[in-house]
Amino acid sequence: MELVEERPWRFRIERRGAMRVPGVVFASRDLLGDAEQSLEQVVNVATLPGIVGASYAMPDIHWGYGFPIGGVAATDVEEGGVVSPGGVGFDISCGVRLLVADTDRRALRSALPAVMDGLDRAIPRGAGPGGVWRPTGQGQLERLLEGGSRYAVAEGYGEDRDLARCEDGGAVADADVTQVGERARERGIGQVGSLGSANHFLEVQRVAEVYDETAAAAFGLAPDQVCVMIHCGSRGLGHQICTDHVRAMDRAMARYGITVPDRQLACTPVDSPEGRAYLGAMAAAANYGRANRQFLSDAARRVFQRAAGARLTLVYDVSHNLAKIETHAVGGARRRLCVHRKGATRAFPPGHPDLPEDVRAVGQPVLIPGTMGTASYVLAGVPGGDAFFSTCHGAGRVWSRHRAARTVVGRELGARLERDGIAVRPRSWRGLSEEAPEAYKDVSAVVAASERAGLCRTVARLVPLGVVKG
DNA sequence: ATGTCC
Repeated sequence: MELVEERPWRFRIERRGAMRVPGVVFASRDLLGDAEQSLEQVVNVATLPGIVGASYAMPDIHWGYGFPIGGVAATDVEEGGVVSPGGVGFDISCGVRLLVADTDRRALRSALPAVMDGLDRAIPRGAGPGGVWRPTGQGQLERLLEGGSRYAVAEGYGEDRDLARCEDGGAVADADVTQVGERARERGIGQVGSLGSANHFLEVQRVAEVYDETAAAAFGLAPDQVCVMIHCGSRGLGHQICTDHVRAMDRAMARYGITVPDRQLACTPVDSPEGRAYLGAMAAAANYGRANRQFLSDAARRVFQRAAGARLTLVYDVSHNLAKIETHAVGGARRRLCVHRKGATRAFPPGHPDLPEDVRAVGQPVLIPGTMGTASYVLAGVPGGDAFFSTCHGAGRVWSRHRAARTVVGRELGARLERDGIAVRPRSWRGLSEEAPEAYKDVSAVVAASERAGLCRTVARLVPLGVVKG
């Protein structure tokens, strides 16, 4: 793959063949390493009908289903632009929520083991069913799919202020529960309020370093303050919705005269029955993911209150797997675009009207989950943010799960983390080994590349004190 | 990511 270095941290893949736009990759050659397969996916995405600007890739790009993870693609709705479930991924609305405690590391030290034991009991995780919320009446799942975090708060699992600090106020509009299949509902009903497995986690962290005091203060972050980060998605419900709608689009594509270089890029126009059906179901899954994080926040709050007498306040909740209809400037005109972000985080600039008033002046909080034993980051959106105001989403996997499990012994990793002062509460040792830090890129390098590429700025680094994993 | 293959 020929990459032309336009400027440091920004590479271009020139248009050729069926590409409608060029590819743009924000990274260094070091970070890209052996990314040949995922760069081929960047090229494939550039062929989608209606795509505008470029097929973008973030510094944490790696191979995914159809689209690369770390990919951003926007299509023009009025110009026949398509929506593709592969551009969102199987874990619809996977995202991150950060809460801050009214205590610092010193004050929490003696209570930390009790907090971790409490979280160990209170946080459902791992594959399969189990969640903190159980429906007790008719139509509750439907109301949750329409209301997201708002529904959870209305049911008593949070406070109104939480909603002001959620992307979209806690719920995506236009969820269409009639497009959520029976099987998706069956899988979803028993998993509300659960982490799931793989790289999903709940961590107790501390603010290790503040890089931007103004933004950190606006977000409510101070050095050594204790935080809780929750990284999870829409579990089996989102997975089933993706499966169902990929199949429907794969069948329907030919009727719209659409051909794609990879069947995993199945898509139809946004403005088509299949496109609207997917977006309606996707919005429902997005709300499920948000409600999921809201219910888990409530569970964590109860543990912190009981075990440490500490209160948790929401900083922000943002997804990194979603397609959204947004208005952006394209070639000097305002256009309605379907922006696919898959393993990429929305990063609205300072002053954006959709941001909560109390953080608007400094830009959107962007939450980047790192890997166990390393660090996570809080970033902020910047003016003129490229790629439709998007940035990275995490470290980015470099070893397969299989290779990680083969190379790393879970118990040894657990002991290593404990020696480094990180309390670990895994559900399985195998699961822990698959998520070993060495299986990922260096999250600090990914964040630095994103900042230098002009996509965001770094606000604070968080390091783990305790890890709860599936 | 995922009742890690209907």
